[in-house]
Amino acid sequence: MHIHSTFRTAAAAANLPVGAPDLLAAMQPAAVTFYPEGAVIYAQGDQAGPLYFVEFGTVRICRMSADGRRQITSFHVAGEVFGFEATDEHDFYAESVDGAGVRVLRSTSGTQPTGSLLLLAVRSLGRTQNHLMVLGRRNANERMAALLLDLNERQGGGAIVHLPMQRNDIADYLGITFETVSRILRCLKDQHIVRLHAVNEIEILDHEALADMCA
Amino acid sequence: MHIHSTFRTAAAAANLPVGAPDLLAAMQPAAVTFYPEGAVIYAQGDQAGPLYFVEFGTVRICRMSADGRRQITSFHVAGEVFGFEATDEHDFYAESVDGAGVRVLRSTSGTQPTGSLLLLAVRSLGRTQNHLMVLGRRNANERMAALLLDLNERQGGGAIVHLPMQRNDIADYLGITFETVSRILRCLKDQHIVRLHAVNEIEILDHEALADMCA
DNA sequence: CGACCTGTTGATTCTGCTCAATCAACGTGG
DNA sequence: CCACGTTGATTGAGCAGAATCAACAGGTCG
Repeated sequence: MHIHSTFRTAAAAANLPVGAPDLLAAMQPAAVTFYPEGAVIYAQGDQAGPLYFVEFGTVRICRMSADGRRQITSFHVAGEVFGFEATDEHDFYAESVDGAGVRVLRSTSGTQPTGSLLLLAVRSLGRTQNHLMVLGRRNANERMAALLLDLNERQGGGAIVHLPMQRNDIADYLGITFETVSRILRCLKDQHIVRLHAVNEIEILDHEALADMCA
Repeated sequence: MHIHSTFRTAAAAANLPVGAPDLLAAMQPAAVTFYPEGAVIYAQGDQAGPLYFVEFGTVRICRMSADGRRQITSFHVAGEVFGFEATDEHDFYAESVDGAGVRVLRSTSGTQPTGSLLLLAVRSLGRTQNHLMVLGRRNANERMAALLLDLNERQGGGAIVHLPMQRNDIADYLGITFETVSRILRCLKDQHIVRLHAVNEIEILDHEALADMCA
């Protein structure tokens, strides 16, 4: 696997979600477990219960349909919590995208600061609803723009966006094909909106233009 | 407006979500407010806070983008709770679809059974994630099939599905156009999968076939 | 009755998918 | 060191599904 030189740790994350620190303090979380690239954190059908805290790296939450189509519902980076489930079985599965460090938080069935949990759950809901709008009512260009801006914001807003995931993951997150992802990046490049320094390293030249596409 | 003869009340709902009754009991909710067809329950930008409980009728949760495209993130029927927001402003707006009775629940900032709230929020999250899969990885036929089965289940699973919303709402929920909705219903009719008793009254002839489309 | 709204249907266009070839990066083994 | 296979990314050609544009039908309400 690749070890990127610029791992963002939870402590260093500028946009550390409010609530997560309280939760961490209150829950005396377990040690960090390292999941190499592609490793399964929990599988579809596994018993749900504990929540997970991303210490570094990136995690993808996916669902696979019977005929093999995959939808990635979210990516989670350092400082974020995932693992909420409506039933006692995981309807989705979680995998490490690029080598990720994850802490297990104590089972949600005990006495816990449910206030913080509620906050985190509602925030997840908001993100997901947002993404619904992207998948339901935006074309491929706009979807890609939304992802770039999202990643950019989560990475501190600098000019360079690092894509921890590969084209296939981006495609399954945006509900398009990986060929289309490739074409759109080329298109953005030709319009001088981005520059491709490496396959997973993108410089945003025209932030405005991207933002306009998401209006 | 239309007053449908078969209003489903919260008390009569067979699939009343666990957690909501506890919440109702604990929160001494306000009286039922009636919102006629199309009435706004809260607007985008309004201050968020209270939750809402659907007593009868149907509510839609929407977001409008700058260029006028609308995405309906969810419909809520009798017995369901809506109004969760990640920030203190509503990112979405809620409207009555067909004349709905709604109770305001006490503000979430007080001392409350956050356990029940968490359960409801997580359930909303699950539903939304489910819908993500539909919008991201299914074609128009499959989306329609998913909606029909969803409504069918929420209405008790009988042969007749009642569509409280019009074609436009279905389209904006499924991320397609209303013309396509119309065509697909015609297509399902021609395949003897459904029968159209009225414009908003559909009989499911081949439940199996619909289920297969959602596999 | 006419205006209007919702829904249906048809013709055409276009976005994004499918299929396929090519390329670059990387690892392996002779 | 180089030939080979593998994997991920890019690009092209043709096609399909759904959007767009447009016409029309049926019902409701003033």
